[in-house]
Amino acid sequence: MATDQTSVPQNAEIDDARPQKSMTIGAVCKGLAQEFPDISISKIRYLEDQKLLNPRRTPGGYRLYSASDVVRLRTILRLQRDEFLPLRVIRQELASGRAGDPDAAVATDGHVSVVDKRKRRASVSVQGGGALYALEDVLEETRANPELVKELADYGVIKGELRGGLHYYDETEREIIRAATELARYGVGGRNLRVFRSSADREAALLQQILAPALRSRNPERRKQALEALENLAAVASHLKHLLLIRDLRKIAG
Amino acid sequence: MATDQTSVPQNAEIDDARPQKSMTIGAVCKGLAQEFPDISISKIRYLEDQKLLNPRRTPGGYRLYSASDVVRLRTILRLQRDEFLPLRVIRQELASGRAGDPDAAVATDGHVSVVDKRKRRASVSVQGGGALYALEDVLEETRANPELVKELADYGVIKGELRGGLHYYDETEREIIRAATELARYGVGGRNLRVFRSSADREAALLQQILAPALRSRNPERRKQALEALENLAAVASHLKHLLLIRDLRKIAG
DNA sequence: CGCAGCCTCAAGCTCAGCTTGAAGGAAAGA
DNA sequence: TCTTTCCTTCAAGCTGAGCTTGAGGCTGCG
Repeated sequence: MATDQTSVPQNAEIDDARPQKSMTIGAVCKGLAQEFPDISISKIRYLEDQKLLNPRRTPGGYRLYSASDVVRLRTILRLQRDEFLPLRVIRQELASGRAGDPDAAVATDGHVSVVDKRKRRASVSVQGGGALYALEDVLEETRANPELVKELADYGVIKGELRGGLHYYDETEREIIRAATELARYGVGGRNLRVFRSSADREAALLQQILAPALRSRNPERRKQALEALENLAAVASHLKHLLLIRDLRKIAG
Repeated sequence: MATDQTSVPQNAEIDDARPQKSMTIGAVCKGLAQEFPDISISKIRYLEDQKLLNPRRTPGGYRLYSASDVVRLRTILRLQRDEFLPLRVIRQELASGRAGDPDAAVATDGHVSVVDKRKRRASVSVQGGGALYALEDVLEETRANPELVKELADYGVIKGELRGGLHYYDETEREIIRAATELARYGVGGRNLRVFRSSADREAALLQQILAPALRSRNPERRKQALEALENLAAVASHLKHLLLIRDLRKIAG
């Protein structure tokens, strides 16, 4: 986590990812058969049916798995085999971004991008990385609907950074887009997200107010402590919000 | 739970009012029903059948559970509920002596954040179990300031359930209190939490609106699916909120 | 004695997590 | 173009885990 993004290793990843070789379900299955002997095509399809995967499709309807799809699948299988988690729980771990997969890339067949391991942590840290992604890359990776992204921008949920006439997004914004895409699948439209945005704004203001003195401090030690406190506060606050939401939803659920 | 686990009674909740040497299966069942609402006599017998328990017997064949049998049973139930372990694995864990008390991680006073020690999974489910805890137990376990709890109640952040003149709280509310306590350490007072509460309310309303038709459905299958969707939506929505907060805080942090 | 509480054993039930099969379209090579 | 192989959906079925239920009977205690 402390390892800060020192500029350029990103470039290699981005350029490399260009050709985006995606695989059919059969190829994915073969590739994983080493590590997971009881994998099967039908099982992979079943996982998709259970909303754990969502690969692209060819015009003809064939599933096409990107590298990150495969990483996700591997994570699922590991959680199932090693942690004994039921699919229902795995789905939530993934949805909530918690499936960090700390020691990935162990597999002998390689192919696991370093960035994939970083992104979860990075997205969740206040002291964020500076890596930027072009809109087109973000769209490709998140498979988000461009219109949704436009909506998000319109409503101020994401902003991007303007550089040379193009919008660039950092990891957090990319993850926001990903989450919004997921919500959209359930029928939560972009404009609904204003609700989320405004409450986040209010909470940020609250935390800022509390830590303002320390953050403005010219003493670097003090500032560092304040930043850490901010991280911690953010985490706890988010947890609290989640709990509150759950409580409300329970009432709804009956 | 208590930080100083020397030779104190195992659990202050229930069985320390019961100095008895051993209990019958019915008594054990009743005693655990608070923490584990879905316990049953037949289930306890089933666990024995599966070689997870092995209580003494009376000459007439009645099962007699010692205090340590009850502890063991509680451990089993916790591993099942919170860690999602299958019985086969629980049996091995127990056999290999690794029956550990999960709350041992509390350690050094003060520096462990709620988020760090919160059980990575477990218990933040919309369709939660109905276990209830008396205020006094909650205070003991969370080490929360009673005034803070009162404030939380005043501001509608928690409500509790009134039973026989006493307030009882479920797990979610207990965790809310825990999180609020953590925030209080940073100077976030109870009344500030109204901000969180109101946004949670709005979001819950949003999700309800979206799923209302399915939730009202008389088709149980459809209702079940809606509940599942609600779980997932909650997870994704919370993740999204976290991301939004992080993004805002980054700006603040500079 | 009476009656609640417990016993065993067998059968059954539900649900997760797949598998199988039928009917057919898509992609790739000869 | 034709053939083969791979892929698609959908419905039905299977297997094992984790209990529940019921029948028939014994235990323990006031």
